[in-house]
Amino acid sequence: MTVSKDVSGGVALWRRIADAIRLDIVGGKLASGDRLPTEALLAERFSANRHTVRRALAVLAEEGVVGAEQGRGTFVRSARRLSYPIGRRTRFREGLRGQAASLVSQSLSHRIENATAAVAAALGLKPGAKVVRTEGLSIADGRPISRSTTWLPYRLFPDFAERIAQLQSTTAVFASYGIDDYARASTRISARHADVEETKLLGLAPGAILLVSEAVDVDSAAIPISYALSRFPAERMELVV
Amino acid sequence: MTVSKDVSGGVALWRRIADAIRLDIVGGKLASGDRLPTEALLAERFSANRHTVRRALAVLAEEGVVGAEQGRGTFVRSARRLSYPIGRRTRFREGLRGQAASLVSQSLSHRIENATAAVAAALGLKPGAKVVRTEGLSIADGRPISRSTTWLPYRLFPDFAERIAQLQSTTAVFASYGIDDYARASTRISARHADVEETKLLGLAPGAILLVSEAVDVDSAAIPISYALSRFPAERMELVV
DNA sequence: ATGGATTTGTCCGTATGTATA
DNA sequence: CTATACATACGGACAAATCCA
Repeated sequence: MTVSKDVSGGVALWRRIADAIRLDIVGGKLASGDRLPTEALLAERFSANRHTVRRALAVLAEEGVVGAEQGRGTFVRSARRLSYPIGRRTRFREGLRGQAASLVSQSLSHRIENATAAVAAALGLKPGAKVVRTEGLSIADGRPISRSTTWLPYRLFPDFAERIAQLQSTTAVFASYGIDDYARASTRISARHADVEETKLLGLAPGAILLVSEAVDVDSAAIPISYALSRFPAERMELVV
Repeated sequence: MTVSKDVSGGVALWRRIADAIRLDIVGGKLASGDRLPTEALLAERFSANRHTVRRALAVLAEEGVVGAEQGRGTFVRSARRLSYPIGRRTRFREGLRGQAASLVSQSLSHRIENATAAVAAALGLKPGAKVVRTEGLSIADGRPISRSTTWLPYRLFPDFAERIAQLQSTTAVFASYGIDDYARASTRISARHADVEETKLLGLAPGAILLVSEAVDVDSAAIPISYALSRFPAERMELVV
């Protein structure tokens, strides 16, 4: 929980303070129900004015991470990050089972398109080959935790989009096509700021950080069956290999 | 390369524009030597004033990512991201071999300390047990790519710090202790903003994004031998599982 | 039940940074 | 280069709610 004000670098002090406090909460240093230090103490710790600290706390309150109570103090409301295990047999819903009471996957939209060079390379297709593209959003206990775009070979899964909207689970849809098992071939992980659409859909404060995963799944014969670009809010999820 | 200005959210427009352009460069959309669109075109694309775009370009030039040439245009200078492969047999130097001409690992400092609860849990020790802690920095082709903190059981590696300063390679130091093979037991990946010390050591612009990896390595008998907390600038590195 | 200390909430004003024109 | 509008950050003062001796 340390921040210096001397260099702004285009990121406002109140935002850096909010990020630092949020990190202590989602990282587990501050547990749910804990009382935060007083505004005066935080101001001293961050070498900032109390008003600046108050703005940071207001942002965190807006996110539902903390809640202030007049005369009593400011308290931690939300829980720590969810962990998404990534390995050879990676299953989104299985991996998060037990970490959240509810896990809802929405299918936002879908279309048939021609594979770009990147998508074709990932799926082992010729550039321009027909692919199904679906946009999805996953929500755990009411908090959005993943925004994903998935491409699949049209030849293998012509009506994937219709089925995923019904079944929610990718694993279940693959099973409906007769694919009883599949494996993760590769996962590429990077990080960046959320754009405006992601900020809105994931319910994030502008400027939030996303973990970005590019994953290719293959069937038991090592044929690529899906290429997924998933974006996880770093403040709500961590990836465990 | 899209940014909207309607909501600032504590991150200045010039910084968001700089981040967006840098993302296109390190993500491979713009290759080394490519010419960027003119300042006027960029200003139009980002719905910003040309002065604001110029400030973003000035920051990128300072980082060495682009270079402006009077009357000719602005050109991409730096290369794309390095990929660090993570798996059961993860070796930092081997993984990056071929991606950079030079890879230097510095040992910044070291000390003997008592394990915190988190460190003890990771290494399977009793809280308070003696551990060796070393701080390191790795630089590829002159650009810092990793800032790491490593804890090891003092009982097994009493003078690890002295040896790593000599040998640079962790694998080589383990070999010097008679450990001919070791494996990655777990890797936990998250992301956050760089703090002031990291910003300085890694030569980043304030507010830069870090990929954070917490890794535990075990020997052939599955005994934990090291717990490493590594921070990679997201603009220079990606992790591949 | 009361007074005083603590803590958050609201108001005023001032200086500097950001972005546009 | 100037001028303008708005966001950021600081400083002080005081009100309102809570807690405890």
